[in-house]
Amino acid sequence: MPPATAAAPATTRPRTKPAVVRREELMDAAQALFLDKGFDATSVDEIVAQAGVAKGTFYFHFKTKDDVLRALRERFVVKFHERLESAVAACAPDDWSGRLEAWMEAAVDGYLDQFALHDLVFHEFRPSSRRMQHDNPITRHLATLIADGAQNGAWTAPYPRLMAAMLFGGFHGAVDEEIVAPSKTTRQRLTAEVLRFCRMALGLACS
Amino acid sequence: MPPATAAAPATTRPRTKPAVVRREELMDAAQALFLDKGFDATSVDEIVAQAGVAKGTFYFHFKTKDDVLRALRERFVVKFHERLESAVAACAPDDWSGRLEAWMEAAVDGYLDQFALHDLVFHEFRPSSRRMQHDNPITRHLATLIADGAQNGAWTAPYPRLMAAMLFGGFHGAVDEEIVAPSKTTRQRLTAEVLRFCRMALGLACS
Amino acid sequence: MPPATAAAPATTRPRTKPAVVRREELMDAAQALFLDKGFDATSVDEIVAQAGVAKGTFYFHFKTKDDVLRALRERFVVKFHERLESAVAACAPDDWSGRLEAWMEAAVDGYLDQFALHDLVFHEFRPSSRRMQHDNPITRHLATLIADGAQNGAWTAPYPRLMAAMLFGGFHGAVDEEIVAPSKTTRQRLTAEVLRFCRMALGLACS
Amino acid sequence: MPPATAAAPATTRPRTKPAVVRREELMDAAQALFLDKGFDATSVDEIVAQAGVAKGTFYFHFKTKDDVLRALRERFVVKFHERLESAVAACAPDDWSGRLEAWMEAAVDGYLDQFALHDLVFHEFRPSSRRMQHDNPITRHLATLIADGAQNGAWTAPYPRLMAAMLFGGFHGAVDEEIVAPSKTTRQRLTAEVLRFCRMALGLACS
DNA sequence: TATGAATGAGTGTTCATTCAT
DNA sequence: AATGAATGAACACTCATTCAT
Repeated sequence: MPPATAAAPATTRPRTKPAVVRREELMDAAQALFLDKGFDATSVDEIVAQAGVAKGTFYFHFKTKDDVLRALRERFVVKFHERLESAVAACAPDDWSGRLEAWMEAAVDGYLDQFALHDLVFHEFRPSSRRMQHDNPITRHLATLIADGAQNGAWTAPYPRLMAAMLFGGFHGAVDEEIVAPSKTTRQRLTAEVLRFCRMALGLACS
Repeated sequence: MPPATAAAPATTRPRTKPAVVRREELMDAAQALFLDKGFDATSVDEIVAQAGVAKGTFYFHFKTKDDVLRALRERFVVKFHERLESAVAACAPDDWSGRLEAWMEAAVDGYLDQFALHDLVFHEFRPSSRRMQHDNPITRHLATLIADGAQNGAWTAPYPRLMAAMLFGGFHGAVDEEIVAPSKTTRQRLTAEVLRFCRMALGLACS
Repeated sequence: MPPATAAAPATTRPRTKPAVVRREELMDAAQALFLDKGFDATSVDEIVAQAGVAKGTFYFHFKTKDDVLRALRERFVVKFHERLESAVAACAPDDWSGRLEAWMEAAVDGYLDQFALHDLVFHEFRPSSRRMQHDNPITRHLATLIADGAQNGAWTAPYPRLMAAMLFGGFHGAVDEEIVAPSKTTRQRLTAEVLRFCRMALGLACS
Repeated sequence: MPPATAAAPATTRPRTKPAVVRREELMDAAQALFLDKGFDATSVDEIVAQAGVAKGTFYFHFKTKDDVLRALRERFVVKFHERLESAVAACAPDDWSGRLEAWMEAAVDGYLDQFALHDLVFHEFRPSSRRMQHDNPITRHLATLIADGAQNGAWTAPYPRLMAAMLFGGFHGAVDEEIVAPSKTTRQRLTAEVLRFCRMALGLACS
């Protein structure tokens, strides 16, 4: 006689999953397709096909197609930010130079690893990416780091927010340049240059 | 035989204008609408309505809708570049510091004056704006300036192209910051900060 | 053996209400929304939100969305009919003129008070409202009144059913006119005109 | 050698017709389908298939699907009105009784002939048919007729607009009744009853 | 009684582009 | 150079309804 539990189909994969899970699955499907063919070129039909659900399910979990992109962006920013935070947290609280170095190194690495996703969530996203660049945890993090360092005499930065914007722009420009026209330069060398650039701009060295 | 002029009514206001004029009119109409409602949200129908011509006329002058945007972008880049060139040309050929200063000043002014148009032609334009940033006359101009200055001992820049990218990124970041969160700072003060930033990064000052 | 009442927590506010109550609540929610935005423009989602229940609950109490509308219509007709009946019942059984007058007066009042709801349940309801007008308690009531009065020599009406239809149409037209183009006329005056119209049509007066 | 004209395909049915013609064709197709399956149940796809054009062509000539219905309604009203006008115009200008009779007769005939179309354009049309009933040429025509007759002493009607509304309602009710429950009565007999009803209401007879 | 995740058929509408004149 | 009627592929989104708990 089979055990009582065998009477009920053991393999009943529940068709309805916790909302959070389904949502995540849809986001993954969308992200893969967006990266592959671009946001506009991807239809909701394709997303649901990839996720293995019906169309209505998509609209049960997201308001619109844009809504997924927003969710994707938020997820990206949070993860990227965590990466930076833990890198910085590994340094001594008063080693400002080290903290800045850690931030930049993690940022270069992260950006280089994810630039396709970065472009997706920042470029394809309407309301101008400018505003978005301004108030997101990542840039705020850098601004705080600059400000704190300045306050503790680690460097000079009369306008920390502005300095942060310029350093962020510089880092961004460097990595973009590398992506478009990959030099023989190693990633390490690139990071070193970015760091040197930052230190110079902050008046930490005068070579 | 009747006189030739009698055949055609003398008062015929030529319905057909020189191609270049019509083209320019269509570009102006498109630019105005694109700036107002965005590229995607603007239909060719609206463009021709604004320009006062029939639909077919549009496609007589432009291959596709994207084609106008490309034309708009080219026009923008050329004009912006001219602005920079003449600013720089006003300086002594060997006054490298002055030339850089002139470039940056003109760039800040120009960007601040035209950022909406800048965003339109660079942001809405597919093939990633990254590639575009890389090879356009403006950034090439800066790179050349950096390289020449370095070659003449005006400053140090082991990787001029990279330095140019970082300085351009820095300038871009500063102006973007100012656009999003306008400080009490005057435009002059902003320019000064950008310049200080550049000089520091190039090792020209150590304050 | 523990007391029976101890088994169930005494304070359990019953999550489940008597079916009739829930049903009524859902009907009220639906009616409010239908009146506000129209039948088609109202989704079942909105109805359940308004009623504070889950989607499934709606389909537990009603077969389809149309089903609520039908229920609403029945409720309306019953209430309206009651209004007429009691008004007529207040007259002497053989005061035919008075009974007709009472019917019309109550009808004008009732219609004027509820025309929005009337339109909802009669207009938005498929199977042509024509058929519905034909066999509902209200028009049947009037037809009977006409027929009985004729039979008792109160007035002449060779085709009572037809006469009823025409008088009903006349009354309807008058009130509709008043709704669309409200005159300075009081409701009383309107009722008087409708009555005069009916009496004339029935040959009760020759002014 | 074939005649010159044969060189050009003689059968070249011009693919592009005058806008008015195409528009009319689309309206005819739509009307046929709407009458057959109802407005909602008819898709634009079906309309264009029936009309033998592409979908875009539909939207070149009409703003929306509702727009055709509106056009259909306007066409119906105009034609119906013409019918009434010419019937009335055939009577002597001062034969008020005859003119009213002509109007009613033509209305009954017209309505009976077209009630399906009537229902379509008046019932399926949003913004409440009430308002529509109020200001359309047909009811205005009747109101004018009543008013003019009253002014010339042909009958009494202290509130012509209201009387017109009631007579129109009465006529409408009679015909609707006949449609729903066709009696053995001939159309002629029905018309006679409606007329008698009108004359009574106007105080023209006291039988 | 009640829940709420899942379904999926259904459709109006947009719009870049073409082409005969 | 210019017209404007015609095309037709493409898609996001809605929503009534079901059903396993």
